This record gives sequence, structure tokens and C-alpha cells, in this order.
Amino acid sequence: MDKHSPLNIIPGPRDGTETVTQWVYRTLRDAVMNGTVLPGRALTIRGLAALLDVSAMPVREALRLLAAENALELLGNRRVIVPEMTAMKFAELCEARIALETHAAARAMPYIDSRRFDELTEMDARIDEAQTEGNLIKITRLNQQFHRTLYLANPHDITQPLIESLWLQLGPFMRLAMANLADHYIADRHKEALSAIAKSDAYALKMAITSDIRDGLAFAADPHLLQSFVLQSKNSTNT
Amino acid sequence: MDKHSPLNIIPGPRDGTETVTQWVYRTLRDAVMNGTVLPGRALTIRGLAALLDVSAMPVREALRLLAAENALELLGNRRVIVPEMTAMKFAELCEARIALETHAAARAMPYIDSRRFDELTEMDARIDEAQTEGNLIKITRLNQQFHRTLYLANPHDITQPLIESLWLQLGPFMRLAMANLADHYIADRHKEALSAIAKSDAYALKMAITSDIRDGLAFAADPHLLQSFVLQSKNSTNT
DNA sequence: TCAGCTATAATGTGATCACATTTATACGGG
DNA sequence: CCCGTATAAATGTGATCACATTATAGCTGA
Repeated sequence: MDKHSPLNIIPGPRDGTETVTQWVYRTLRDAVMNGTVLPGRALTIRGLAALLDVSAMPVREALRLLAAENALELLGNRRVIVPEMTAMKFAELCEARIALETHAAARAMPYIDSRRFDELTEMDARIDEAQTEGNLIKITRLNQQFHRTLYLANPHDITQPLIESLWLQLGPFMRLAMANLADHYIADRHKEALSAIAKSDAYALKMAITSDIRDGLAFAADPHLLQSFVLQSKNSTNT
Repeated sequence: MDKHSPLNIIPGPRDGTETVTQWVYRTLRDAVMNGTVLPGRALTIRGLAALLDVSAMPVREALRLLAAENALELLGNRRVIVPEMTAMKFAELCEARIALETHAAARAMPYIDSRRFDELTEMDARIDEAQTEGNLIKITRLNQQFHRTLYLANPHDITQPLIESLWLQLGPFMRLAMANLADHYIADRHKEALSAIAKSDAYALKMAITSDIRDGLAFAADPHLLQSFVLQSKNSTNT
């Protein structure tokens, strides 16, 4: 147990217009998403404040925001940790993603004009590039951008914050999984999605999104492999 | 425009164990849910702090939490308001509820043992009582409790916070609608849901939940009526 | 009478401080 | 050598204060 390890968070420069709280929030969010802070790691307000060289107040607010998004867990004994993952919880998150995102995609489809369609096609091409490079972090980021762009085509969308919350909860675990599955090929279901959109076939679009999510989290299909990841995330240290 | 009206929030006593921030959060959340603060109403940290007789800090955190749940909207010009409702947004919230809650119900069904089943049956009976009384606020509260109990039967559930966020966004508008539809009969689809559970019929359960949500928001089916509510919520004052 | 500018008031943000509670460390007894 | 207790360090919570930014009201001039 190295609960006092340096926590190598890279602060990243602060935008001039951006408030300190927003900067801290973004920094901590990225740290959680990238797996810099691992499940079980105890976080303290003062510790993070000293690390980021800010006062305790912005850190407090950022932590509470992340807790509200279920990216962090507020323990009763006044302690904040990254929630630990279980196989069942992982399955629930996966299924919830499918339920919510297929719905969001179907609702967004009528709003996708040719300009938006080209934008999505362009993104898919960029993902193919990253695919050949084997840059998994880039793939993940572009993949999220693709989904976000699709769902937000609906000008009245209200599901995106909910979806982001799910991504955030899966984030640290996804990173762990990817690190151990470097040669894991992410099947590109985006072309199926695009052709479904071109045909205005909502059902086909839903199936494409479902497959995309399932493929991305495919390793969860192997209970043994999943269990090893869960254990690894519990015991690993972050030096 | 009476942006400086007294804002008659009833504080309600604070639990001894409860932290001040939690109390403020709960108070403001109830106020939003009950329609005490109406869409468009500008809220200020200092104003609420003075009203609730606490310092600015707990109010700040409570406001940010509610904003994170999309119960409040942080305007760029540093102002916090209850978001205004549109017909399209209402429809999106309604459909999102159906997508998420049918999913949560189906996932929870396998975990409902006889004890939990009896608990749900008991709640349904209490709703029938409130129905004959015509106590709409009580009906709403018991109805939420019924749904919550159902979804939380799943010990690994992660959808409840997302669902609560949707309820919160619909909250102030629901109240307005109910006030104008005092004689509106809320069809009880809970018995259908219970019989579906008894038969372990996931599809029937999903249909029952869908009908329950649609009935509860039935007035939205009439675009003209909905529009009048939207306008009313925009123009009304809260003295 | 009304548009545009200025001064004043109010607001959000962030830092610092005090206090109660919890957690960690060290000491002493078994 | 292990464990329970007492002391010390650390933490979350909440209040207060200072400052930059923004909104509001008041005033001037056409």
C-alpha cells in the first residue's frame, strides 16, 4: 500500500479564461480517465491542493463535482476514493451504456444532415488512421468524439451528461484493460452506423451502436480475464 | 419580473448528523422539485445564504451539485437559474425516462424476491389510498418511492443517479402541470407491473413501466396544453 | 424623452483560518 | 512479539475576508 505515493498527475497549463475550479476539475477528471489515480487510492483535499499548488477550495468543489458524476466515491468516514470495479458493476455499466446510447443515437438520427454526416465520416477516417498507428489512447479519444458528435446532433438532447457519467465510471478500467490488451483490435462498427444513418434505418443504427459498445468492452465477455483486471486494479500501485 | 421576491422556501429542521451542505442541498432540491422556485428565477449565493441563515460556502457547494445534476443551470454571466422548459426538451426527458427506466426495471426483475414483491404491493396499496384522497403531492412522492424500490432491487444498479437526474429536471414542471390538472386521474399501471414481475415477463414489465411514465406525463400528448404550461412557467411569479 | 456613459452596489471566486472529528503513530502492558 | 490505548498529526467542514468582474441605478447630454 503506497497511499502516500507522489500521485504523478501532470497539471497541464491553465487556460487564461478558465477558472481555477474548472482547471482542477479537468485535471482530476483526466487523471481518473487515464488511470493515473487507481481504484482504492485515497484522495485528500489538502494533498491535492498542495500538489496542484492551489488553495483547498477549488479542489473541494472539483472533488464534489466528480463525486456527483459518480467518478469518485465519498466514503462515509470522510474520505474520497476512486470506486473499485466489480464484474457485476462492469456488466451493469456496459448494459446501461447500450440502453442509453442506442436511444440517444436513434433520437439524433433525424437531425443528421449531410454536413454532419460528412463530419462523422471524416472522424471515422481519423480513427482508421489511429488504428493503423496502434495508438490506443488516440483511438479512445476519437471514438468518444465520434459518439459525442452523433448524439449531440440532436439539438434537444439531454442524455449526453448521463452518458458522460457512464464513460467516466468505465474510464479508469478501460485504460487498464487497454494496457493489457495492446494488440486488441477494436472492430470498427462506425461504418455500419454510418450506412444505417444513410438509410435512415434506426434499428440498424441501434444494432451498430450496440456492437460498437460490446466490441469495445469485449474482454468482459471472458469472466476470467475480467476478474484478473479487477484484481489488478485493486492491488496495483501507481508510482 | 419579481426577481427579488422573498422566495418563500421553508427550511425544515436540520438533522443533527447531517452536514450543513447536505441540508442546504436537500432544501434547495425540494424547493426545485416542488416548484417553489420557478424557471427563470435567478438565484444568488449570498441571497440564499442569508435566507437560510448559513454562510455562503454550503450554498455554493449545494448549487454546484444541483447544477451537476442538471437541476439548475449555470449561466455564463455568472448567474444560476432554474432551466426553462421547452416542449421538445420535455419530450426528450420523457423518452429518456422510458429508455432508462424500462432498462432498470428489466435488470432489477430477477432480484425481486417475495419479500420485495410484498413491499411493492404494499406501496401500491398506499398509492391507491392517496389516489382516493386526491392528494397529488403524496401520490407523486409515493410513485417515486415505488419506482426507486423497484430499480434498487438490483444490488448492482448504477442507473438510479441518472434516473434521479431526469426526475429532478421534470420536477418543477410536473408540479405546475399537476396544479392545473387537479382532476387528472393517474392511471395505475403498477398492478400491471406487479403481475408482469410475478410472471417474470420482462417485456410485459417494460410495457407497464412505459405506460406508467406516459400516463403520468399524458398531458404532454396535447401540444397546445403543453405549450400553455411552458408559457405559464415562463411568466409566472412566485410570491 | 431616451440613449449612452459613469459610479455604485452586488456577485462569484478563491484564500485563509478555526474547530470538531477522524486517522495515524508511538508507547506500554500482556 | 502482539495488541490496546493515549497522544499527535491530519482531514473535512464551515465561516470570514479580499479582489476582480459584472450588473444596476443614476446622471448627463442630445
